[in-house]
Order: sequence, then C-alpha cells, then structure tokens
Amino acid sequence: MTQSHEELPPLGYLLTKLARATTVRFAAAIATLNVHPRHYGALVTLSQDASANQHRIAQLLGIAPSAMVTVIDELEAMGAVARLRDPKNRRQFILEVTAEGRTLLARATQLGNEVDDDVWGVLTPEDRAILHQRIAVVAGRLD
Amino acid sequence: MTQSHEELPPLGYLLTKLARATTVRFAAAIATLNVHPRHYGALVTLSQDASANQHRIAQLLGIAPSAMVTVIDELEAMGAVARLRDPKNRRQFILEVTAEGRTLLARATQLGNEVDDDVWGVLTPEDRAILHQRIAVVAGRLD
DNA sequence: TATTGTTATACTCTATAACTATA
DNA sequence: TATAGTTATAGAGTATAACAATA
Repeated sequence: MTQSHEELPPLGYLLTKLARATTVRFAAAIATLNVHPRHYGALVTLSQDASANQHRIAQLLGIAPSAMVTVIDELEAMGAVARLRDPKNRRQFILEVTAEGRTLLARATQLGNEVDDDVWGVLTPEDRAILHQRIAVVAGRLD
Repeated sequence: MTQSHEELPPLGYLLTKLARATTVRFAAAIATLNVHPRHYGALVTLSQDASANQHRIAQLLGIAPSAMVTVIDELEAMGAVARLRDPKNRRQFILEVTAEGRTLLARATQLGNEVDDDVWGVLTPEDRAILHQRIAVVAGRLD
C-alpha cells in the first residue's frame, strides 16, 4: 500500500483532464474525415446496439434527444446512417449504419488509436492494454 | 493476448464517455459546498504549482486566460484564494491558496472519492488503485 | 394519454479581440 | 514592444419546452 495514493486527486477529476486533452487531439484528427467526435460517438453506439432509436442513443450518449436530431441529420447527409421508418411502430426510425458508415467508423477508430499512442505512449503496451480493457468494462456499466 | 482488444473503441473515446458521466455526479456532489468543478480544477492546480500565475494555470487547465478571471474571482470571494501582487513583477499576482481553500479542497476531494467509489466500484480495490496511479502518471505528462 | 421525433428558443460555456498597467 | 490581467462580445454547444404524428 503506497502512502501517496491517498493524496491523488479523485480518479474522475484526472480522467476529465485527460479526456479534455484527448478530445482536442481526436477532434483535430478526425476533422480530416469531416467527422466530429459527436458523430463518432453516435456511430459507435449505433453499431453496438442496432435496435436503439434516437431517444435511446441520446440516453446512452448522455445528451438531450433534441440534440440527436442534428447529429443523425449530418450522419445521414454523409451517407453513414440511413433512417428507415419502423413498420412496427411508425413513430420511430430504424437507424441503419451503412457500409460507408462502417468504413468511416473504422477510419476514425484508426485515427483515435493513433492519438492514443501519442497520449498513452508512456505506459508499456501491457499496462495500456489492461487499462484499456478495464476502462471499457467500467464505461460499459454506465448505461 | 485477447482478440477482443483490437475491437474496442479508442481509449480516449471511452475515457471521454466516463469523464462526462463522472463530472455530472461530481458536480452534483460538490454543489453542496457551493463549488463548481471549474473551481476544483483551479484549486488542485494551484496547490500543485504555487508559483503559477493566472496564465500558467489557464494553460495547465486547457482553458483561455480570460476564463480564469471569473474562476479566480469566485475563489477569492469564497476566501479560498488570495490575489497578492508580486512585488518583483507587479503585472502578475501570486495566487495563494488560503487555509480555508485547503479545507475546501480536502472536502471536495473527499466527495470526489465517494463518486469514484460509485463509478469504479466494479473493479477490485487493487485494480482500481493501479488504474488510478497510472492515470495520474499520464495526466501529469500532459502539461 | 403517452411516445418519437422535431423545432424554436434560451442559457451556459468558451474563445477572440481589444484595453489597461506594467515591464 | 511584450506580458499579465481584464473586459466586452460573439460563437458553439446544450437543454427546455412546445408541437406534429403515431400509438
């Protein structure tokens, strides 16, 4: 047990600081694809839960449903997502990630991984992989 | 080596998602002290680098120098920070964290740790301590 | 009457540029 | 001429509330 542990700022605070710095770099990287982090988040979430409607995606992303409209509008304009009326419930859309959307997601993820290399390069690959996996677990439990 | 690792979204993206959820909880917790996350960040940074002026703090926090003015104004109004003119260079201030400021920081940190318990409770204490330490290392290298 | 998506609007946050004083 | 702090202002981002279509 290290004595210094108690004196670290809360994990959540350190995370916020890191997230902010990382987002700036990530945003700059994917701007070359004409994609905003907002679009990336929606694409990731849509890919993970194909049955989600716009309200559900907004909830998962932690933003207002009204804010989703523009994001999906833009993804649709890029040809990354298609709005298909659900015949079972015509109030809502089935949000389909197109082949183009999957390609875009893959490219943005690649750029994100390069930013990761830059920011997290001080850790050994093993440490980083373990960290990555644990963060994924915790992030997945938030929903 | 796990095959699934390659398919995780970038660490930076997961972090941003976690940071967002955590900040909402942290902000709600420290609101009981009439403190905003912004104030907390400035207090932490000031405590870590006593010689920093407002421009330097803004740089470390990744915000515009003009945005610091209100933050320091509010911290001063709370009695948490004192602006003392530097006699060596009267353009800048020495920003002193008061005893009251240190108490406030400790209380807010305590609340932040409780939020951490809530969010990170799915990890074992050992895993979490290692994670915390590594995150602190990476966050510290950003400056 | 409730739900899904949408629009209109207001509010918060942040950045940019111009100003004062000091160097 | 450059730097530290400040002020004014504009832009981006976000949330809230009201609305239309559907259930």
